[in-house]
Amino acid sequence: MIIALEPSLVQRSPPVAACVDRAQSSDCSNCGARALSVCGTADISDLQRLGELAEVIKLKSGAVLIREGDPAPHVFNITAGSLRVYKLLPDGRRQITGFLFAGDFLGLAISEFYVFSAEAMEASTVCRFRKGPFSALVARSPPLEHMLLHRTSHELAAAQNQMLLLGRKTAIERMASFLLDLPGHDPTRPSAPGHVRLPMKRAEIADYLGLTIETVSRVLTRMKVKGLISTTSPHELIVERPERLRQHAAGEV
Amino acid sequence: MIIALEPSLVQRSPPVAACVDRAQSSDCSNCGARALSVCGTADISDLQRLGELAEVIKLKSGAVLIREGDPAPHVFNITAGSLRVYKLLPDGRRQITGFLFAGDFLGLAISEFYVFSAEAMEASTVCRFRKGPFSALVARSPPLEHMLLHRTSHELAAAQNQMLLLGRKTAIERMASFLLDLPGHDPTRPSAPGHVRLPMKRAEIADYLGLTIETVSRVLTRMKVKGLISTTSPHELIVERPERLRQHAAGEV
DNA sequence: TCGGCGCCTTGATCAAGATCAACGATTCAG
DNA sequence: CTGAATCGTTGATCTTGATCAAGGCGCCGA
Repeated sequence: MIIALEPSLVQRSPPVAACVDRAQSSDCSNCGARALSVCGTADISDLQRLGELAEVIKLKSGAVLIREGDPAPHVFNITAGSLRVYKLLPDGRRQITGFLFAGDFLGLAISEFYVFSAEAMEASTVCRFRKGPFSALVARSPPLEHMLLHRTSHELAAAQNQMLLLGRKTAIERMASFLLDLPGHDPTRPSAPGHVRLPMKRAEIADYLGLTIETVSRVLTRMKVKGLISTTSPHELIVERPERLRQHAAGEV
Repeated sequence: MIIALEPSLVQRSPPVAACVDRAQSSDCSNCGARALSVCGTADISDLQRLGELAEVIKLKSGAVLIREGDPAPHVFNITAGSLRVYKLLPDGRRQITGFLFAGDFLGLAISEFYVFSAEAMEASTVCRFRKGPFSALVARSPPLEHMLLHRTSHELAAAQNQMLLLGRKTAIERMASFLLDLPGHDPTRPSAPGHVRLPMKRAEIADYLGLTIETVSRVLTRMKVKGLISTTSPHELIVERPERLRQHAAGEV
């Protein structure tokens, strides 16, 4: 039941400040626009104000951006790279609650303290906002607030799916669901249907699916034996029987 | 792994319409005010408009309000009673993702189809809104939208806690967390500290915690033996060692 | 009052997945 | 290029919680 501690946790990786590379308020119309594009109503003046509030932070791979329990003065928006969000138990058991990518927001929950931790999975960039000014701006910009509500309710729906997975699915069903949720085909190789890249390690998959690394490995092997998938490397696989995989994910025997 | 089907599921309980008791648009400043009170900014004109949009629906205990997969034309607000929200797998395995009470909203996720089911746990009343007019009103009322975002992000935080519970906690830790999340003392008997009412049956606790009814029963017995709790009836218990229970819930050995 | 049905509890056994252990493969620093 | 560390796979065994089974209790209607 004990999960091996990640190096970043054991050696109390450097506090955020050490990873911060304070840049000038860069032009936020890129990331802001990407964020707002969801609902199609980008308001230029809002974006400029967002830009004025933003502080650009660059994170090395593995850097801890947020530590659960710390005071929570900031809200973040990812502009490049990817983060893992997780919660820990005192003995090191870890549950990864999600993977976030460019455009996603973090830390919206109105609480005085962060209720989860977040680390960069690769070299990443985030925009940091003080909560006060950020919420003031949001309060003045209905489209912004609308976009946040839209995104948050989608995240909630995803969380409910994950609860079903964690509470009621078998190991193979969990893995099948996970594989199908990953971006189906590599954007750099759009001509390779069924090719899936597994950018994360086994420990991360395990902690996301509520399993152990051994079970993750065994399930992948079982899937290969069954002909559901084939692998070219530990981090690259091909879905051979998408339909069968979908059935497993849905819990249909 | 197969969960016994609830009667309501087996006998395809009557569609919502059968349970609907269309009332006049009643005065919504009560429920509306309760909902908005969270952020303290109740706008009377918004509430009146809400009232004009609302359709009051009365549900008998066990009635199905929402069935996953059905077209989703409505948003709901609970005004009395309580609902369970859940997802099913084809073979009947059920994961209850939450219990909702007066003031809570349902069906906000912008999707053409409901992504979960919802049933009344007792005789309940909800206000029903067509999504179109409802979102139009919300778009015109920043405080309303703000309130929804606030609530939704809190629900998301709760969902992340539940993911930790389902993915990484032991049976006793799950039950301890659950007992501590319940309203600590009965409002009708405020003088009874540690008294907890368990309004739901074992099957619902089990499906909420990702366990079986037998395990729920055994864990409660173990807790009694350990002196953590004592029971007066299957649906009423007393927390005898809140501190020890809290340690279990937190996963501290 | 009796009988039946849900609901809860308890016991015996089983199995999925965890744990413990060993070893190859890959990566990366020097 | 080389060696250490990390990562992934596989095997043996164990444990937790699921499954199968039986019986008790309480509630409700006749």
